Amino acid sequence: MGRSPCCEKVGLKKGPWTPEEDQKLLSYIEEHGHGSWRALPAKAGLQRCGKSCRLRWTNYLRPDIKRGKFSMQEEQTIIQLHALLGNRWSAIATHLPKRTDNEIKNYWNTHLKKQLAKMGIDPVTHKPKSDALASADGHARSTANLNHMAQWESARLEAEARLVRESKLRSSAPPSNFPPQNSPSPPPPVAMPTVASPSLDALRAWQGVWPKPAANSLVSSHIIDLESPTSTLSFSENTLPPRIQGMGTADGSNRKEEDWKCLRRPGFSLDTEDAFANVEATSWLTGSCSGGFAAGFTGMLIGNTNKQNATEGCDDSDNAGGSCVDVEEGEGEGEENKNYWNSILNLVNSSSPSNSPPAVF
DNA sequence: AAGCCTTTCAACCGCTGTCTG
DNA sequence: TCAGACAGCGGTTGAAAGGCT
Repeated sequence: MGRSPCCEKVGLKKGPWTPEEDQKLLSYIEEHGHGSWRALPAKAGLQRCGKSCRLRWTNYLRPDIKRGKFSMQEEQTIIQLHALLGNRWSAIATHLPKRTDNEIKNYWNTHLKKQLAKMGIDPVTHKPKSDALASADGHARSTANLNHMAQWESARLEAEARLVRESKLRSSAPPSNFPPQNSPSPPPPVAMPTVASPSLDALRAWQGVWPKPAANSLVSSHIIDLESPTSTLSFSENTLPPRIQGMGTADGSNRKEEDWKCLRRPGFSLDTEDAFANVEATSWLTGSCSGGFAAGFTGMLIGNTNKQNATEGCDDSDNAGGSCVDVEEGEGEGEENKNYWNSILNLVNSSSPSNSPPAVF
């Protein structure tokens, strides 16, 4: 049947954006919000198609974008999430606030993929290439672990997306959809749980099914300190969907089974749900389906590295000036870099047969 | 200094999923 | 239920910048 193009191709400008175009787009969105992208170019006086405008905004002009060098933590997060999620850049981007999926994708293709390849790790499978033919149980189990993790994460992401939709529906937000109120861009990260947060229960559970971090690795401090590796979802107290509102009580007593249905999917077996119970799912879901698990999940990922101390204090803000150890290849590669990449190797190689997630999918 | 090669990343393309009438 | 409109996603491209000879 043939789909009509998103916009008439004739007469529309393509290629790099000029500062003038940027300014037009910026000022229009600041004043009116983007509204319908299709209609925006005409209203804003731009000879561009709506798609191009959206891309320019989301990947470049959005005010909440962090540009510049990726911190070590960000790199680790990308690598580890890629091992679980594959090329699902937008999903990965949800764990790296202020970074766009395009930027992450580019960084992966231009830096990380090469680094892993040089280390002898297949960037696709995240397995050591030399072991590619090995059919050792360890790898099978390791793969199984990763698959389990990926499925859990997928379920969470879907729940997250659903909550976003719910939130948007419920917040009959002001007509203006200018980013500060109702932005298409990721809202600020959900407030991280406090030390006593139930999400730590999830982390503890995960620690039981994943190689434990070094004794001196302050996993909890990562969870607390890290601003980023969590869902970018953010619900203000008032805009929380009713299902979520009130879920954050310390004992989670008001949570009902319904509360975490959002994470149940047809594909989940009974075992899966039992597994949720086993890991005190009711606790880690207390922080809402959107944030608690994400915090625990990514926190676990981040925590699982012996690069902990070296990266402490290298959070996003600290690293803006590139104060962290740069990951460079070459002869001059320092001990820290070795440790850093070794930690990734260890993660990739790690398998904990007896610690597989209890779920059977 | 000039030419060539490599790397980077903004932007495009085409497909898919979701929404709406 | 269906078809069209739209937004979003991931793969790919190509211009620009940087490095090397």
